Amino acid sequence: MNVENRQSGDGTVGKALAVLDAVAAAGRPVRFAALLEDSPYPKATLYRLLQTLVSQGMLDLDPDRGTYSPGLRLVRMAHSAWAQSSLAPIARPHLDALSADVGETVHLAQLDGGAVLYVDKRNAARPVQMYSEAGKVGPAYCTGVGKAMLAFLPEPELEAALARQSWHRFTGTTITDPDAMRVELATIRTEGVARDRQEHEPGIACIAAPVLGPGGRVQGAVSITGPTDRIPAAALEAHIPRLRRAADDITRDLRDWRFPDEREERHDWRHA
Amino acid sequence: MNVENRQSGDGTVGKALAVLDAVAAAGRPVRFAALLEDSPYPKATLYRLLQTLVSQGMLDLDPDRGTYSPGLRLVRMAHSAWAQSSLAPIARPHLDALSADVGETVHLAQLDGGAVLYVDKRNAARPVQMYSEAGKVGPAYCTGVGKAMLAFLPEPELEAALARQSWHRFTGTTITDPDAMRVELATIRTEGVARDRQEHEPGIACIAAPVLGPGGRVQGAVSITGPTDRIPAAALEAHIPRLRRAADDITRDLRDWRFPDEREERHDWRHA
DNA sequence: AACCCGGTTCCGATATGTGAAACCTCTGGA
DNA sequence: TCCAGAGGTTTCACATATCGGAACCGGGTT
Repeated sequence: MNVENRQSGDGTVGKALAVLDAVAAAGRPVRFAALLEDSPYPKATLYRLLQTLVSQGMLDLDPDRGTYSPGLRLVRMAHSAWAQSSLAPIARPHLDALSADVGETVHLAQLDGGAVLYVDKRNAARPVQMYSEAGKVGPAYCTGVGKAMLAFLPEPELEAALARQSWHRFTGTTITDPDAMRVELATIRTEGVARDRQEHEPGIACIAAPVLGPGGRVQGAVSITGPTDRIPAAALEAHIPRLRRAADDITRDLRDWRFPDEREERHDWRHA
Repeated sequence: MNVENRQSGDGTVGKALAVLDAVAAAGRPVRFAALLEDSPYPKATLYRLLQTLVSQGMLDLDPDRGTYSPGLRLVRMAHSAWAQSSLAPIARPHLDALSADVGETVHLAQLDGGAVLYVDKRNAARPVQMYSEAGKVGPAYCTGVGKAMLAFLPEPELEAALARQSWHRFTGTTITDPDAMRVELATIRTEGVARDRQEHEPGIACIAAPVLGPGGRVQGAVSITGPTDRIPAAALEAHIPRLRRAADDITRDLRDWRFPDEREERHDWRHA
């Protein structure tokens, strides 16, 4: 499971970001030694990189325990990232509406180098513990949103994306090879809707529709998800028209919208 | 070596991050020229930095318009940052409960170098939404959460924090100088609750309570906010016990909790 | 055609980052 | 008490990645 051909090795910056990722990926505060363990960099180099990142506020160093964790500056930056990504803020009101209408969990996702990145979410009135959160990533080949987006990818990119799937068999219905997937994608393309028939998690089903941008490019996908024991397949199917409408509404807004024009806004480069 | 003496000038990494911030702060896709305008770096240098950041996935470059915007990798990283910050994930269930009980907007914030960083939020009506609001920053001296945290800061840090407030008079009730603030903070300290009496926005009032960590250190603050025209002051006051309980619950969980132990988890440093 | 402007590339000088190794400073044996 | 080892920090001579002035491109405008 790798990501783009982002060689961690372009420049010092690349290395620093790789370290940052490593800390983030650890999922909990990590010690220097633990990082060194898996790091291709020599002790001193890693140490210096960490120092820099801490001094930059990208990492927090707990001085007592000697552990590193992602810093708050990251959260601040991410807010901007989210707020100005073209898709998420525009889709927001439509997700609210969709969520209110159907009362089930809804997701908004984007494709990020072969994987699915969830960028927004509304919980069902009756919440079920699920693995997804905004900012989380998941597989594309066995999720509704993933397949919805793959289906509308131009051939060369599809090729690349398929090559990066792990094809791990999560459940009995998981599609586990590119050929079967291409068949499935053709169906999705004609229907305009993708279904996850418990392909990722047993007991969890979902329907998803793509959001297309200018030139028919996929920008993302919306989905409605629910536990199979509470929602019979037919009930989920019944939501399809509403789901499609939400996707289309977002698509339309996306086309009409342009960033509010030219406010002269300055940013301080130097911090006292 | 603590507070924000984050010179944009330690190493290439520092510069790169400054550029990243600049793009994020712009709030919309920016052109090379616009960045160059405000940048202390020469054309070629800025160009190279941007190139690196794009190749790293920290920035997106729209090739048609030639504009840069924050990349998805940032969102991914930020999710980890949020998920493993000591405060936010632990506080989450308590915010849910508080929100459900009082039915008003609630906030969770942390102090980030003199400013208030909102890390979670529940809206009065709508269900959970994540990065839409989390990640925003606000002033400390005229918000409930801000004052609640300032009140429990040890003297040297308080000094530093007060020195960084802008003391802009937003409304008639805004406290606009450090001396008056110190008086206010003393009251808050004895009461255990901070009040925002429309000091930031007219028509918006709030009550806030601090979340303390080991050794009495402030870790954050929780607040209940509402429009004065819908919620009379007395009604807000009535929520104080519930608010305090929420803050205390979080404080307790915070003390008891430790990261789930030692799962050997590896991270790919090199991407093919 | 001449000009300008935003963006991209070159290339030598040098500031920067590199990493092996030495050096701390605990902590837990013996 | 002393030793051994692990985890973390600092040093320093060396290589190279970074810097930035200047030249270059391409396409709009006068």
